[in-house]
Amino acid sequence: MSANKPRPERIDPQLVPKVVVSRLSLYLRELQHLVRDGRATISSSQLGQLLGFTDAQVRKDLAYFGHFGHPGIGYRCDELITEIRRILGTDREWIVTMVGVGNLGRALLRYKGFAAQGFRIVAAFDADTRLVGASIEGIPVYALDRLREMVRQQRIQIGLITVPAAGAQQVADQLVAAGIAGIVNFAPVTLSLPPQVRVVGVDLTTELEQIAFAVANRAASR
Amino acid sequence: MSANKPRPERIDPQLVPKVVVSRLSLYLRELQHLVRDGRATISSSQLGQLLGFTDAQVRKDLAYFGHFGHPGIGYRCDELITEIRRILGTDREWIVTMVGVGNLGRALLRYKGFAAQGFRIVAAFDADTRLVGASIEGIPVYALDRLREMVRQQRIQIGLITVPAAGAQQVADQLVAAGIAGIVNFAPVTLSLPPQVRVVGVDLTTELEQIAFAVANRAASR
DNA sequence: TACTGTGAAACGGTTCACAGCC
DNA sequence: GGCTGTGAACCGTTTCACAGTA
Repeated sequence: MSANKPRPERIDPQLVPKVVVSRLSLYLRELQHLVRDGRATISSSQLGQLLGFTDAQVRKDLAYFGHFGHPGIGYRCDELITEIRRILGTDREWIVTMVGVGNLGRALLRYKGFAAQGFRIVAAFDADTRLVGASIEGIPVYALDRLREMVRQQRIQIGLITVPAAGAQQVADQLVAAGIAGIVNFAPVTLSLPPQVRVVGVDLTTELEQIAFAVANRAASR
Repeated sequence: MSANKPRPERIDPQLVPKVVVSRLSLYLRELQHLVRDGRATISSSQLGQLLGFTDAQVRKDLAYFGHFGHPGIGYRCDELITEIRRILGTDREWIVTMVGVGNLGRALLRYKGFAAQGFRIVAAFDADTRLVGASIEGIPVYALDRLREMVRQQRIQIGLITVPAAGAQQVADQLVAAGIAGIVNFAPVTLSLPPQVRVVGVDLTTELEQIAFAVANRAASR
């Protein structure tokens, strides 16, 4: 904030490694815990220790985006939270929709953590006509043919796909056609999408398989 | 299978990059789709195209574990599925438990995809006494103080943590004390655990933040 | 011909080590 | 003294390019 400190040289965010951005999320999460515990500042080595990273890694990651630290002191938690939220873009609200209101969809709608981080789910969609017209945790459920209309009207930017695997690609295509910019896909399929649409996939079976491999081949390595 | 083909040189699985193992899961998933569609063989470049990887990457990944391809032909889908399942350790059954039977926990218990890949959830635990004694999708819910007993009795190897953030570390400690070998953590905290226990974390907010950053900084790059 | 398996080269992310600053 | 920011060295992964094989 001080006027005599050089403003961060704006580096093209395109060339920040993806893995750095994912660690930023972890730093943010940890810092929020720390603040809740009354902590005012933290050094790169302490923050790294909490997350299993080296001190240099923490400093390098943050240095992609600016000079946030204070030599001799470390990082001020609240200050760094503000900066990371600005970097991630979660200092403003994101309008989100969900397609597929089955078990998983309903569970996620009930989760309060999204709203706390700036993600507001404003509408849900389902192919099952028995669910249409209902409201879950205050979020209305619409028929799929109203997707485009609602995305435009409500300026929805991000879509969550929580339908079964067989329907996921079609839903993704509809979301893209409606003008969505990013997708989080919970269906166990790889989506084929135009490059301007950002996707991350979350597959719980895949995660379990990673654990299975690690356990099956464990030898108490780090 | 043929006797004149050199058996895979057993490479220490410890030194296979983690990212290779995660791609193995994706290959497996895609191959299972392909077989369902009646496909018998696939080349590394075709498989790579489906997943957004290069052909060389597919071949290198698989070559860590053996010689599974057939020059001039490609990979036989069913054969490769068998091999990858053997590598991941999912050719046998894994006994799994879940701690935390809230919305997310219940949604995951109802999901049939785990069983299909060899993960059998045999018991669930919750601190809420109103849930204890109930049965969800045929899976009994126990009080937490019976965790150790059940883990040993049923030879449970993997634990899913689906409790709120505040209780996750304590649950993790209990799982470790009970003798579990691997954990999938859905709570938005970083767990501190002894190195012989394998952990993967799944944080939905973190995934949304990745999308937010990518969308906020998009420039139609890949 | 069509494709795999693999050394070697290229690339990119991580760690080191230290100058600079509070 | 304690800690950040960063160029340089290091190291691991990806890509290239081609020999080998059915």
